[in-house]
Amino acid sequence: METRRIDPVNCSVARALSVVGERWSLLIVREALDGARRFGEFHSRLGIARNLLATRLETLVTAGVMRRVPYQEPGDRQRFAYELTEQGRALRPTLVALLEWGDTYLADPQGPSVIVRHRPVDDASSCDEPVKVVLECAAGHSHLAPEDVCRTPGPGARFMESS
Amino acid sequence: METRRIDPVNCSVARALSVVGERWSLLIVREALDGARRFGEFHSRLGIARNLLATRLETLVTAGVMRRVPYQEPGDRQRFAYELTEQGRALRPTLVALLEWGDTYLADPQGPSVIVRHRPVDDASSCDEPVKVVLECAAGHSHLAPEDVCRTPGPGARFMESS
DNA sequence: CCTTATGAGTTTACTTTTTCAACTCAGGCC
DNA sequence: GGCCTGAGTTGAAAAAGTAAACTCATAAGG
Repeated sequence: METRRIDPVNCSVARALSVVGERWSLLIVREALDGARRFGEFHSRLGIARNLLATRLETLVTAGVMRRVPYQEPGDRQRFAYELTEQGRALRPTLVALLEWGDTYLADPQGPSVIVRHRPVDDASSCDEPVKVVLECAAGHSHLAPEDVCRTPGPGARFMESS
Repeated sequence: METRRIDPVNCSVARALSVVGERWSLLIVREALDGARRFGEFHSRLGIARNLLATRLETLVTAGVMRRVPYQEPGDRQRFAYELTEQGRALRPTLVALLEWGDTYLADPQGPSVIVRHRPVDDASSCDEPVKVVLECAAGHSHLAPEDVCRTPGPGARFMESS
């Protein structure tokens, strides 16, 4: 009997990981979400090797995750900083999901070291409650368990034959 | 002036990535969520080198993400398969988040190749609508934008000094 | 009993990444 | 000119990844 399976290589997870799946990439994005902007900030916060940091930043910039922007401090020459694009900020849910998973299964005995809170940039309506990531379907069913969902072929699916 | 920052190394994101951040690890989990169980299935679906697959599976088993279970097909000797533990299945939101990000920013021109749907194992109440990952705070505010959240120190936080 | 087949790995040789440390480069300041 | 700083670059060594051939246990066929 022949079954048809979605080709696992033609998949957005694989494509996403080809951009942010390299060692350090997601940690660089995390630090950027937390306010890091300059080469030296990333370097000293993460302890990553300087040449790797340079190539990672370049990769993230060409992938459209970050942007290289000139800045100049008074009485200093022009330098470059790195900031997230909208595409880069859109990785927040991924990082929150990883954080939550790490907190649940690999926790520090003291408890989580970081709590993500609902605190908008314009602090006006500061709610400050902890934030979680939840799965929700288009019909409005929310808080779906991992078992309640499955993968189905989409319009761009390629298939593999298997016996 | 001295500012205090959360130590970026003592963080659940970093710990999570130390388990599932190696090349192939998340793709192995993805295939397992999609039903792969046997060494050869992972190998042929992903095209990963056999020795790497062996060490990755071992790492995932010792980390508690997967379990090595014996199985025996009729008229065949006993072999071993690999299945996700609850801890492994809990990576579903992370993978959905990555999938969504890839679909949005690195899409195949044909559209997404995979759509995650609300389809429980007991197909009774099959809703089948596409599933998305959303950020939601404990006060019930849902669909938070990446800008609406920030990282704050938790009970296990360590701090770094910086000038 | 001997040969072949199969799935699940292991070994080995080779290539690519990552790491670490030292070095360069372009201003600004004394 | 000499020194300092941030932002990289260079180069050598270590670690990780790849590909293909090989092993191992058992089953099935002759």
